[in-house]
Amino acid sequence: MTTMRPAPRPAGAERLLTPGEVAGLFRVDPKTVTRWATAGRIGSIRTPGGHRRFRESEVNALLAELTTPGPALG
Amino acid sequence: MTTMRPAPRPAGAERLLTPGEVAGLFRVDPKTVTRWATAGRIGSIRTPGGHRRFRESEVNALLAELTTPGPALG
DNA sequence: TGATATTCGGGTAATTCGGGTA
DNA sequence: CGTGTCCGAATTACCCGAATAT
Repeated sequence: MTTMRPAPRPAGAERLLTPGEVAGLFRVDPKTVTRWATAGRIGSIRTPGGHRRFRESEVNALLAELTTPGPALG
Repeated sequence: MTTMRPAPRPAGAERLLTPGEVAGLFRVDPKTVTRWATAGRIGSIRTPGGHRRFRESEVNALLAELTTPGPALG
């Protein structure tokens, strides 16, 4: 079995996430992530076939930005 | 995809629950869960669309913290 | 080349949001 | 003070067949 590692990227290249992966992070339907892209709420990159990919750094930044910390447990 | 690549798990990524799911755990109206979040009693993550998601671990911790043990069963 | 999972599109239910109120 | 409910508006979830990705 050939292990399918993600192809090594040139320095500076951004790691891309699929709609399903982004959906998993937000606990949302993949189609919802698509709507975010259509609405311009999140940047997206299109494959030649028309499928969307999302920048991991942007997704993580968005997550952090929309996260409200809970109370200090005690 | 013959072999599903494991979804990248950025540090801090957790299982998230919807307001309705949290409400079900506490036997409370979903709106009440929303109020907890607004009052800062529980942390929350907002989708770009404004809907809230809650960390499963935090919810469970809250459940355990607010639980008073009953008499030991013989 | 084929096999399988995912993501297109669109449409239509189901949740959730926010404010106000009891 | 905390919770449940009513309302309209917005967002999200599930349905399908067809195309794309690996």
